[in-house]
Amino acid sequence: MPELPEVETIRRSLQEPLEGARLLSVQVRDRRLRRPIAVAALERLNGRQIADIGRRGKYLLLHLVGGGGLLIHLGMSGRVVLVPRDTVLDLHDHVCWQFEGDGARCGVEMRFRDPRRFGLVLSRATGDLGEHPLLASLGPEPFDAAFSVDYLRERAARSRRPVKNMLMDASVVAGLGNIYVCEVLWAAGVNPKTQAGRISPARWARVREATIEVLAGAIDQGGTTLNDFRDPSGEMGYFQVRLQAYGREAQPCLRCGSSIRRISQSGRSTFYCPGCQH
DNA sequence: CGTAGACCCTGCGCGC
DNA sequence: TGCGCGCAGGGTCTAC
Repeated sequence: MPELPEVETIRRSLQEPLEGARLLSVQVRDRRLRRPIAVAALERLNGRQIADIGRRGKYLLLHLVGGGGLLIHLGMSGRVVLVPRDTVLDLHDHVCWQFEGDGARCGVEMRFRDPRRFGLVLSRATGDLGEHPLLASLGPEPFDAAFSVDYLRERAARSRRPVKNMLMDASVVAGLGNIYVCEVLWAAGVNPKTQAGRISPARWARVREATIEVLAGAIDQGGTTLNDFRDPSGEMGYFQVRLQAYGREAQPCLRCGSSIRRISQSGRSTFYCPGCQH
């Protein structure tokens, strides 16, 4: 569910309420995530103050004053929600944090909720979270200058894999997932099956621009709300990104009118327009 | 090395 | 109304 725009939306909405807040206590109700939660290590962060909230690809980084912090990945079904303390627990609220502080802060609770448990909650007591080994192999951020046409050409050189698979590879570019890759390739007018190594520089330029535009547009709108994605304040249906290709099988292409086609690539659905994506 | 496929887990919508 | 099936936006590991 959550790709870069959703994680960025969460980051922005956590920043104001949590920046400067001090962790008070934590409860782990189910430690069985992608990696088992290290409960004692999480508890050891009690009393520490949140410096700011960052993001790298689809990872949320809660940096603590003096180093260390929380690294959260939402997997397919994960969410981070802020609720009033003692709000009735959801069945899949796996971790709950309470905060010290004045006024509203001490009455708020942050929860990690994840039905499918593909998500991740890791903690570090010291050091720069950005140096975490899990982040080491991530490619550049799409909005970073390093995500350039030359870079894309270099990574694609001699590669026979479909451009869609290349863009889904987090070591090529961080934060893109299945939905937004489909949207990017539709916007760029590039066929997802095209071998990466056969794409011209001019078309890479279009892919790069489309990536930035599509993601920026989605962040503006606050991320998709397919299914029941909520932002941390609990609002629902507030954000709704208009998808041009993803999920529109058999519907007319919004650019050329051809029927949107759905195929499977590496086990994941791809939606594209056979009429105008070449 | 690069690539494709299986796998992890629960929930939902659909057709019967 | 109930049930079984296929599918779901994540990453990681293995085998070729």
